[in-house]
Amino acid sequence: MLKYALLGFLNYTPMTGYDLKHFMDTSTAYFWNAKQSQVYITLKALEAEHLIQSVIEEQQSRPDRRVYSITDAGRAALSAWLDEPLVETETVKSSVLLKLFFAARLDKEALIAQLRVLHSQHRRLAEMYRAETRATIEAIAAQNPAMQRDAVMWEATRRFGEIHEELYIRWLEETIATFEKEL
Amino acid sequence: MLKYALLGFLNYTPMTGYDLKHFMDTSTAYFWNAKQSQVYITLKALEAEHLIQSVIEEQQSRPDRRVYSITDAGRAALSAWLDEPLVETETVKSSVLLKLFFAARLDKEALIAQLRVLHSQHRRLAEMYRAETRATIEAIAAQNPAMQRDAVMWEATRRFGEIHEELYIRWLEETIATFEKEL
DNA sequence: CATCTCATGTAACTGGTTACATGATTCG
DNA sequence: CGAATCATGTAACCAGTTACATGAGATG
Repeated sequence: MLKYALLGFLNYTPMTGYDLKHFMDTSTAYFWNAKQSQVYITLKALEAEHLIQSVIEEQQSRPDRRVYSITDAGRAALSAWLDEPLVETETVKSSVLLKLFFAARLDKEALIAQLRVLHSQHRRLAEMYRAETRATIEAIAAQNPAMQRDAVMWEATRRFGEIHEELYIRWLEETIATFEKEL
Repeated sequence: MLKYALLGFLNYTPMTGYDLKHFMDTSTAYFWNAKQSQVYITLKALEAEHLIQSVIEEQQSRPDRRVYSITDAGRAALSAWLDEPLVETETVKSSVLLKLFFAARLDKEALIAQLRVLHSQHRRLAEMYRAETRATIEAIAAQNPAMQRDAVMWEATRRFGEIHEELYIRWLEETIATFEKEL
């Protein structure tokens, strides 16, 4: 599926694997992310399928850039994927919840302290994503009037991330309160 | 990490790979699940590490059952894992959000229709999990007074699942409303 | 009479992670 | 002056999915 994420981004504009990783980190990271190495591997596979193509841009005082762009076949593949009906393949793997599930024998105060650490981490993360991601979307939309419709989509997914973080923070507060009373 | 999930379950009571899959489906599925085939593969690996051991129970008119139980080494490994600090390794891969992100060129009515399908699916799922999972937790806790503390943990994670589904449903409603106005 | 449940497993494949290797420039 | 940024990539490994194979008994 990372393939489609990369095709989707390259459908906006040609860019490098490094750029793609950065775009993902600041936009789809809430619901889709990949390691830098995996991005390069997948780009190679996409090029082998002729869905994208690359040119090397030489740079002085910086490593050369391999700039990828989507091909007609790539646009067709992206389009075909978009036309398939939405099917929920939500994969959530939360080691925090898994550990908590089996954490009965741990000490009350240690548990609560750990949850407080998570709480502050999530508050920082939520704020960072909410501010920066939103700003990125608005900046791009303001510069490209043709992308109004895209911006509505981005905003819908960004909003999901925002309320998901809010939920996480609320759940942590609720859980800390419960543990304080019931353990 | 599936290894620790299986060790955690087997720490309660010996059971088969089939049972383990069923337990996961009705308890940790919100935040951790695995395919039946992967459960068998991981059990085999755990046995090779001597963290669990198995005996075959012969049955007539049903396939034989391979019943796994945790070893002392397994309990030690589980304990060591629980003692490590909580670190967020949340991996979310939502193909729905990914597709939506790139869905600008799709038809307004088609998009909304798809979101409505998701809405009814999530409402059914939320209700199913909320009722059945809760009942399972309460039934086990009622039968085993020694598991009160475990039940508090299970309830905390179950609650996460419940409010996560509520969030998803609310987000779908919000997004449908936005699309109706803005597309 | 068909589908679901119980019950286990393997083979081939796909996707993803970790660790390694390189190295100049810019920013605090 | 150390860390971050820009920039690409491979090798080994680990985790997970799909498809296949088998088959009796219970349920609707």
